Amino acid sequence: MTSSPTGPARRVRNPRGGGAALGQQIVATCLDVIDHTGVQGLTLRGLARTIGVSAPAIYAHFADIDAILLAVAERAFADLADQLSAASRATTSPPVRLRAVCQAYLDYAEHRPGRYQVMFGGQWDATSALGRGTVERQVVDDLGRDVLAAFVDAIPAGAHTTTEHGPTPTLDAVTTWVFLHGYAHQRLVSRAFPWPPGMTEHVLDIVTCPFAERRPTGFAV
Amino acid sequence: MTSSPTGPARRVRNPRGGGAALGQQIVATCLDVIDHTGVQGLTLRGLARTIGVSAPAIYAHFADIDAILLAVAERAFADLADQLSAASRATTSPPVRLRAVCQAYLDYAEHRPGRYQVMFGGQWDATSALGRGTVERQVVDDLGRDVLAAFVDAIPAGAHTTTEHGPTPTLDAVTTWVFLHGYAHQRLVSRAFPWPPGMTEHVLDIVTCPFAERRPTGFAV
DNA sequence: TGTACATCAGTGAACGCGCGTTCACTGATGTAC
DNA sequence: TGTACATCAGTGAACGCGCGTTCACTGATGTAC
Repeated sequence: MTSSPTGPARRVRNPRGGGAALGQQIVATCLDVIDHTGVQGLTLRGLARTIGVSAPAIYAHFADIDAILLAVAERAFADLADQLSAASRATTSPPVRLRAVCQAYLDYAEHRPGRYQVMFGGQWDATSALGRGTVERQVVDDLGRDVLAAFVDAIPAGAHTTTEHGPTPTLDAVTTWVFLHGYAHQRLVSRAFPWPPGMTEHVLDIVTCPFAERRPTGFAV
Repeated sequence: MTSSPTGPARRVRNPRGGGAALGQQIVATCLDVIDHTGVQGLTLRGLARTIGVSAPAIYAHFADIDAILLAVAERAFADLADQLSAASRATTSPPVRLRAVCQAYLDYAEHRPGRYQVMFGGQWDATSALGRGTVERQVVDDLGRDVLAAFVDAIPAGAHTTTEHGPTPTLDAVTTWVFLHGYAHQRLVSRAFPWPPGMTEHVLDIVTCPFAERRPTGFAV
């Protein structure tokens, strides 16, 4: 064996001109770390250790941990929007489609708990990072836009709640989203809670109910 | 003037035998700090500074910051349960009662954002504190019991969802709670989000709808 | 083809900071005799 | 009534730790001449 037998496996440095790869690796590793151990204990030094790089090496790619988390959030929101679109495309029947999109949302939260907490859990505040000028406003404002759009698309146009100002697709989409969020979030947060059996199906029933073909009474504002 | 003119106002130490008052003061100050600046930056030393006491003085009353937060959570859960009961007692008509309880829940989250995050926001994990033996299991298990009970009580008995196993008061209460939580939590977390006008009323409409007197179709599982 | 130089992708040591936690102590107040 | 002692409610200094951030540097690789 010609390789050194001592110490842990060393990271091989990127070839000349390929330094940008570390930027990608930082984001990818951060997504990984977050899903396994949460955002709580995330530190720049710890992240560098996990990657196998010295802490100052991070600064060539990101100004601070908030800039990393913004990139993480962008990736995560794009992923989730993709999952929702895929679920939507996989079915043609409008009532089934909304349910499939909702199910995909719950699945994402369950399987990617860490990034879900970054996106919706209040574990990271994009707007507070804005203050230090290290992240861009436009990027922050666009976070979540596509996810909300997926809900708007999934709700049958004819089934919108009607108020004195007409149908309200955004209101309906936001309501559906926050209700799903409540369940998804609380399942992540209160793992020890004795969740009633059949809860997920019941949540999907109630959340899709206002937009079912046979419209129940009482949903007009 | 006989009092010292220099330095900030000093805290007067408790009289002999009244040392327990500091324990109360720690919890009260912690509730205050949390609602003003969140749990994120809460530290034992910072808390001691706010109270006007040296850091070691805390240890006479609490083993660590988790023990303080458990006491904080107990107080907060009791407060919320009281608010919900009060809202329930203030009205006699069952359909109005549920709506009043839901409204009280949303009000609590809005006015006590910090403690709401400790209770339901995943900013503090009671079960992870259990591992270090510094907090008691029974106390942790009882957290939130009375709040859930308030929702169970507020839902008209005749209006429960019926499954093959009969009516499901707990399932209905938990569903109502998580939906409200989704809205309450996301309003705290996404303060910059363009919330549609009339959102709160709409949320209350949808959440109470399954238990309205004229029961809509489609809610059976 | 050789060589001096520039660039690139990082490293290692050092800084100051606030944190949790410990330890010996202080000064006021009550109590036994 | 006086005094020695015990207790109480804390304090102040110190510890080791991991953090973010800076700085000068290193060694490999490409490039101009």
